Amino acid sequence: MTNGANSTFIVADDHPLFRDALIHAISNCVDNAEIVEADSLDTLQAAVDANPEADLLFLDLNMPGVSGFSALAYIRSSHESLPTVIVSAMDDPAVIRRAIQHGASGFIPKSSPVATLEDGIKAVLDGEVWLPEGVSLEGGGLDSEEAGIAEALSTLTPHQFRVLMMLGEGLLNKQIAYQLGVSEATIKAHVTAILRKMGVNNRTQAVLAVQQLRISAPSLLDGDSGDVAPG
Amino acid sequence: MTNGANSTFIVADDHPLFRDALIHAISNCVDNAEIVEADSLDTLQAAVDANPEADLLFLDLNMPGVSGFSALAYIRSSHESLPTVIVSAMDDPAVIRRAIQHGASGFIPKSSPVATLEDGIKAVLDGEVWLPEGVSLEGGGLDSEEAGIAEALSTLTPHQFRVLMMLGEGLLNKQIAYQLGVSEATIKAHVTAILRKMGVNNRTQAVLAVQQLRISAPSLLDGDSGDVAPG
DNA sequence: CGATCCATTAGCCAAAAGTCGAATGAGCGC
DNA sequence: GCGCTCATTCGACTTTTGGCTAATGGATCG
Repeated sequence: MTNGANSTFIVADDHPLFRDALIHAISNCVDNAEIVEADSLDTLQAAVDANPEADLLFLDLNMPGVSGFSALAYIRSSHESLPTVIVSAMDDPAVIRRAIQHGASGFIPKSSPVATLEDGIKAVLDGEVWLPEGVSLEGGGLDSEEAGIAEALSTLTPHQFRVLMMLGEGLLNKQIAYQLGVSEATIKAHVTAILRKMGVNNRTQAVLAVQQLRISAPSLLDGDSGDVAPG
Repeated sequence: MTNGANSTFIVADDHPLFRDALIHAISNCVDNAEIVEADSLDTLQAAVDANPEADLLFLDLNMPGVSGFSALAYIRSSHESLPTVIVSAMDDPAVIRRAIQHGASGFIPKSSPVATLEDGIKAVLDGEVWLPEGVSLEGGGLDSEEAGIAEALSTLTPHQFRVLMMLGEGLLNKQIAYQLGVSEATIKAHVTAILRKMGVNNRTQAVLAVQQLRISAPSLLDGDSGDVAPG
């Protein structure tokens, strides 16, 4: 078995260097950790399916082809027992709150020093919710519309979710069919199911709904120009 | 003539109370100011067309039916000589920088005290760029993709821009045609022109492009919901 | 083992989307 | 005035979407 005395971790981030850093930190916290890496929605899906008993998922918010909190909301719903820690370049308190409200067990800014990162890993493994210093969760629950969208996402099947993300790139049914290696009829069936579950009438509205789970522009302008990490 | 010794100001904000507060502040700064109000994209368009020699436009970032910086980018391109001040509940430095880079002459947070507001008005009328205290413009230029989208928006005709904003609400051609009182064929022609100018193949991609000029979730957490009585 | 759900596909059909060409009218330069 | 450009408008035509039915195979659940 993969899961005797060992622990299994899934590290999903499209940046190889950062995956390495994360893996290094994990191995400093846990002996004999088994690590599964993912760098896209596909590989993430494969990883969680292949390791349903994984102990912890580290998830980047800026994975290609998955806008914002969609992946978090979806993975959380299909694998409720898999604690998920968001690892992101964003450290805006509003983003952190949203992540927690979408079911994350912790939030680790990429700007954190290694020691802090390791503290976070240990805390989450102990079942705590880890937040950057100085961030509280006050401020009420999730926007009801956003919660409704997350709820709808949770009813999607894996294929439907993948198709929805591809709709979010403006692709035609035909293009999606080609990329997934199935017939266009199959995609149409998926799209119809998606529209029904999300309560919308056409693909553009579905895409707009998903966009509401996005976080604005990542870090185009600054690298967190302001103050971070108090000792 | 509407424009003898008088100055003309356009105040575009969907919140009547805040428009009043702004108008009050303007009249404290300028004698005999002529004020034109707008509370939607339609009325804004009409206001700038009817007053091409207006001295200053106050523009809210959260106008219904106009996502984010789209209206700013578009109005700036069609009326380059009209200085525009953004008035917004957001006061995130990144948002402020983006506004300036999209051609705004100033940025006044709605949370500003009246005296500060009036200082800002005077400064912009003197040709300065007014920013909230403590905000600088360092941090480089606009994201090239975002600049490209703004560039494309600037080539749209007024009708095309209006149609694009309605695409952004997930409306059907038929619905847009009905609301604008023209035939569906006309809307289709506009959409085709929009797609060509924006360099995309379908409406979903056009909507996604416009979404990139959005600002994330505005004030889901800290209500704009409780109306601030200004005066 | 049936019941259920998912994924897949086909076929059909109506609606919506998108392209092309063309007419009108307003504005501009000469 | 005359030609030119361009925004707006529209109808005809093709492609894409989306809804519906139906069938197959696999997996899971009770």
